[in-house]
Amino acid sequence: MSPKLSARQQQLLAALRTTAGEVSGQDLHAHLRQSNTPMGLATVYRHLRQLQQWGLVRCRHLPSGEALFAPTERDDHHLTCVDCGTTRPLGHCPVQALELPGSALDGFLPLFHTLEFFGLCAACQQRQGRAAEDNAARP
Amino acid sequence: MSPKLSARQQQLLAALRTTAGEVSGQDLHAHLRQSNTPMGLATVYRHLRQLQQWGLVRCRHLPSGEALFAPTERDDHHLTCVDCGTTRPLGHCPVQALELPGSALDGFLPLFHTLEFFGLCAACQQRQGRAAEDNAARP
DNA sequence: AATCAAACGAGAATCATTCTCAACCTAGCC
DNA sequence: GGCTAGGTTGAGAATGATTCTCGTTTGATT
Repeated sequence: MSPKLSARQQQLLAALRTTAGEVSGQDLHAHLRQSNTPMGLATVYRHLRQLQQWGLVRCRHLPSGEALFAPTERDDHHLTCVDCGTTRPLGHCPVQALELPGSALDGFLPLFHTLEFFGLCAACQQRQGRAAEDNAARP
Repeated sequence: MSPKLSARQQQLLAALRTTAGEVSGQDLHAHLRQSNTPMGLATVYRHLRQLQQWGLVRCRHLPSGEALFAPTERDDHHLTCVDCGTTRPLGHCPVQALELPGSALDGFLPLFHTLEFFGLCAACQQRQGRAAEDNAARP
């Protein structure tokens, strides 16, 4: 399916795999720059895009706008607080169990998915609760 | 939970609700600019961010980098081709049925979610198949 | 009407990402 | 070896969506 990876692409993917969690393009570049396989920023982004097209790399965007990359073989998903923006991994993937009806797919070949829950973390719920009380107390 | 919406915020949300599908910030601004409730670009983004924090608006990023906004009450999800980038709505949401174990949530209050499948559309599978054959035929 | 705080918007600033293009490999061939 | 064609690289410039700044406006309250 995906053609053979070039040496550079393998280095990039390897670097991505060794990082715990997700990395931004800039960070990945900084990290590679200090490794024994440095490469230019343009090259990092070029291959990141290519690997995404081949379904080997996924990318998600935080509410802050930051783009984070990770290898797709990690089936990680997240809970993200819409208020404070903290994001935390979800233990295991509940989508594996899901069957997509073939009729819905209509020829589409799924390679991986992203699932993300947005809501309020415990801290922000408390903070908002307090703020609401304060408001009520000051009519 | 979310404080009362200001007039501007209601206009913005209304505009978002009347557009079919999803809109980029720029497009929404352009659209409002020609309506009877024009507003500045800064204001559009300011409130879009605020509404996201209140869980009323969601945003997803296409592989092309474009950011698209939609009201969260629409429970739409998508199939996106990693190769050509076309994106197509999925009939109905298979996540509704999912139960998240409370233990996994640990105080987190989910408001909405995003689910997106990435893979190859029928056309790109064919194109790749042909390319592979071409390669095999030219050793 | 006077005062004050909050909301607005034009334009500047930011910054991740993409583009440009000259230099540089690599493989195949003479 | 020397040569060419084709693809890859990376420094720096360009892009463009989003955010910030800050003087102005609005609107609520007294």
